[in-house]
Order: sequence, then C-alpha cells, then structure tokens
Amino acid sequence: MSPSRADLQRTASEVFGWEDFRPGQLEAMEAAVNGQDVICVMPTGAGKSAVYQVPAMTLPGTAVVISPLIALQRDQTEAINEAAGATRAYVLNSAQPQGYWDEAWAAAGKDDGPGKAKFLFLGPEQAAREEVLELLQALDVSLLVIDEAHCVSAWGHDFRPDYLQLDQLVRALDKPVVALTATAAPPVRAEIAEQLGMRSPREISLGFDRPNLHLAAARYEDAEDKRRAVLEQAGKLDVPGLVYVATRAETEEYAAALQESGLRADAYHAGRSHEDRHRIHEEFLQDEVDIVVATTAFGMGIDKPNVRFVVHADIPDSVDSYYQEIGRGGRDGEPTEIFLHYRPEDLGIRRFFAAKAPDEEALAKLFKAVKKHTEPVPQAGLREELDLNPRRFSSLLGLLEQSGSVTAADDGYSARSGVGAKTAVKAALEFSEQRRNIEESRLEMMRQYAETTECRRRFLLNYFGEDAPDMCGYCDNCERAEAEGEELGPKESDTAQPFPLQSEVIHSEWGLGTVMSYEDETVTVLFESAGYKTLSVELVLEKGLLQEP
DNA sequence: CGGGTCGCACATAAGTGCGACCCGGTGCATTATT
Repeated sequence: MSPSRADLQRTASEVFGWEDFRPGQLEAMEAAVNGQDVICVMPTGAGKSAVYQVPAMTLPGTAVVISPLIALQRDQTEAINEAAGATRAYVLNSAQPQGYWDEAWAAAGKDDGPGKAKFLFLGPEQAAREEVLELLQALDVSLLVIDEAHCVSAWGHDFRPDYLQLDQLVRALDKPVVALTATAAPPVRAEIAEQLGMRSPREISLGFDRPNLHLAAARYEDAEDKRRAVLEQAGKLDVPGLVYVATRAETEEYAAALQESGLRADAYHAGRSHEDRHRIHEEFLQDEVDIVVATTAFGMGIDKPNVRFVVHADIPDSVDSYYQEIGRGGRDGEPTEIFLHYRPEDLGIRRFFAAKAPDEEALAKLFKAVKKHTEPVPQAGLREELDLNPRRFSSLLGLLEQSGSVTAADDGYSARSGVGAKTAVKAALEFSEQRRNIEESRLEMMRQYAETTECRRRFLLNYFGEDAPDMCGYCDNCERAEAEGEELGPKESDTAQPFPLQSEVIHSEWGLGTVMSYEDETVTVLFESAGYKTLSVELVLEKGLLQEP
C-alpha cells in the first residue's frame, strides 16, 4: 500500500518541520511514492529537495541520490541529518575512507528504524562503477533521484560522460526515478528522459516567471565600451550582486578593477584553491563580499535570498544557462536588476567551447576493439586494451553507442553485426555534428534574446514552452515601448500566427518540430533533430515550408 | 571564433604594422610528490 498524501504531510511536518507545500511539490511526491517516474522543474530551488526527501523518508528502503557536486551532496546530507537528528544520509566518493563506505553500506542494509541509512549520495562516476552498482542492486532501494538533472544533457556528452551511463543504473534498480532541475527547456527535458531511460515520466513544472527580476540588455561595438559600462553599472547597483564573465582571466580583471574603486569584490573560478572558493562563497553568504565576479563555476548550490543584481559581462552559451544564472538573483522576491552586456564577437568563445569534434582515428580504433570481441566486452576490459585516456574513452564509447554502432547490455558492449569501422566512424561523426548544430542553434537563441526589441520576459517564457502576455512592463523593451506609446507583440494587422504556440509542425528537411514563438514577423520552431530555427512567417505561408503533421 | 602576445621587418628613431601562435569552462577521480 503506497503512502497517502496524509502520510507525506505527516513526514514533512514531523521530520523536517514543513507544514505547507506548493501544489506541484505534493503532486510530484505522490507520483513518486506511487511508483511513477517524475521530472520536476522548479525554477528557484525553493523546496526542490523536499520533493525527494519527504517521499524517501516516508517509503521503506534507501533512496539513491545522484548529484553532480560533492559540496552539494554534503550540504544536503547535513540538512537531512540535522533535521532527522541522526545519521540518515551518507556521501560516498573517492575521498571517503573504506571504513566510511563500510559503515554506509551496513547502515543501508539495516531494517527500517533509527539507524537505517535512508539516503546515499553519489556522483555519476561512482554509480558507474560495477562494484558499486552490484552493492546498490543488493539494497532495498526506495527511489532513484537524479538531482540537477540538466547536467545529464549539458555535461554528459563529453565533460562528465558517466552521466550517460545512468540509464544502466535506472534499469538495474528498476525503481521510480525522480529527476530534478531548476531549468530545462522542452528539448532538454526530453533529452533527460531519454538519456536516463525514464518510463513515461510525469512532468511537473512550477512555472518559470520571476516577476521581480527586471530584465535588460545592451549591445556594444567596442570591447572597451562594454568593459566601462559593466564596471560603472556594478558600482552603482545595490549589492550584493553577481557578475558573470566567460573566462578566468576576466574574473580577476573585473574583480581587481572593482576593488580599486573601493568595492568589496572577489573573483571566483575553478582555478582558485578549494580554500579560496569556500571562503568567497561563505563571505558572499554573510554579506562580507558584495560582488562576486565569476565564471560558470559559481552556481549550483548557491542559495542566497538577497542577491540584488546579476550582470552578465559576456553572453552565456544558451538561454538555459542564462536563466539558471539569473535565477540566482532576487530569490527573496524583491526587485532585482538582471542585465546582459552583449557584443556579437562574444559569441565566438561559446562557439569555441562547443566546437570540439571527436577524433576519427580513436573512434575507429575503439570500434575495432569492440568488434574484435565475439562476446559482449565490459568497459573495464576494453579500457585496458586501449591506450586512451579514461575520459576520452568514455565519451567516444558513448558516441558509438548513441549513433547505434555499439550496443550496451548488462554484460558489456558489442558491435552491431554487419557494421564496419568506416560506417561506425561516419555515423558517430554525423551524430556528433548534429549535436553541435543543435548547440549552435541554442546559442543562436541566446543571441536572439540579446537582440530582441520585444518583451524579454515573453521571450524567456516562450523559450521554456510557456505562453505569456505580449508585454510584461518590467523589461527594457516594454519600458521603451511604453515611453513611446507603442504596443509590443504580434500586431493584429500582421498575417499573425498560422500555427498555435506549442503545436507540432513538419518541415521537409528538418522534420518534426514544435512552434516556440512569434516575433517580428518570424516564427521560431524547435526541431527535434536540427534545434531552433527561425523562419519568416511570410515565406512559411508562401512556400508552405511548415505543415501540420 | 576572437583576443592577446611575441617577434620580425621596416628602416635609420623609436615606434608601427603584420602575421604566427597560443589560449580559452564546468568536476569527478587518480596519481605522483612534498
């Protein structure tokens, strides 16, 4: 008999002291305790962890939580153990001594009761180890939780390829999967579900609008003009605030310049010592540092209510990233300035980061090695045979698998019969190129946000698949239009919108897509295999470029 | 893709202009040294 709504509420109150839920939270919890897979998109992070913590404490067994950062795992563990008044959660990683691992497994193996481990936190790298997988399979697992699930799509493909192996864990445990993230546009959600092998997941989204964020942007021709504007703005706005830049060097430069004008600023990036990073984070939380100038390294796990501005000195790689970064502002609901400083040239570094093409030779070598085996070969065995560094190895193997030349089963990898090395390499390269095209189209959407003359909030909401009024009245474009007595949005007089928002359409070359937005007599469609494309509405109608499926 | 730095040619004093070259983000785990 599954726990009821009342059981969940009782646990929430007794263990965590939470008396109220937001509507979506309870809905997500109920789905999970009833055995359904859930993708939960909750923008601000407020109450996101409750969605798995309450069901896990209510259900018998132990929840396995996959989370990208050890620091994040520690925070969650401490919060749980403190609320429960006992050690109910363990963080497992390579830095923990064997004795701690043993203790965690022993506690997880106990019958339900005060000494029982109710949560095990692991990174995807640990979950991918065969011995860990076996131990997990032997446990009575209640839920499999994938926290910050957008990392599957954003990092899995080459940065942390073990994310792409989580589908094996999903299959091996065969328990409800709860995927949590703060942002995910529809295609990112679809990719999460697909990569994790989720079974018709229930999608729960709490809505993306953050009405207290004031949105604005400015475009520059000259790099020095932009730099001056960023410094001047950061010096004038109410603190605390965040300045996001593209490179480590820039964090140092901007932070130094701000310090020189007497501001309490510091630079944050992954090249700084763990000690410095920790200190800056703490000082920022305590309002001892007012402005953190950071790369994308400063982000997940930062939960500070009173951030008064989020200024981007460089454009991010996608609207998904942008939304996540600006979402760290104004969590207290007070007015917060969100500003994007943009130069078209800044798109270059994002292209560079996304541009890595796989090594053909290594692909061929790896495929031949798999093919040589007549029986499925486990990853560890392959790795030993080949002289490839482990990270490259995983990402290349993933590419071969995703492009269909290699199949994965519980006992290892096999080459698809009848496929030659040449074909396999070609398929992998094409797959990888398609991915890069989609990445490019996501960057292109970010450029459109930077350059739009229409309501920015509507642009963001449409991007995440939500409808929105033509004008929000709280962004630079709406304010300009109001001052000039204009109306934004598609005009009545225009040929308007031949296909409704969020409806499906077909294009002869790009295949199936979803209508995302209309703007300036263009329509933006998200194609499953080609990414975002923006077309002239006039041409679409004239040439019949889009059809109902 | 774009920006910064370095060295060279130019040419006759100290600098300019140009091309070649290198570099750039996120974290896990692991390994070799202090």
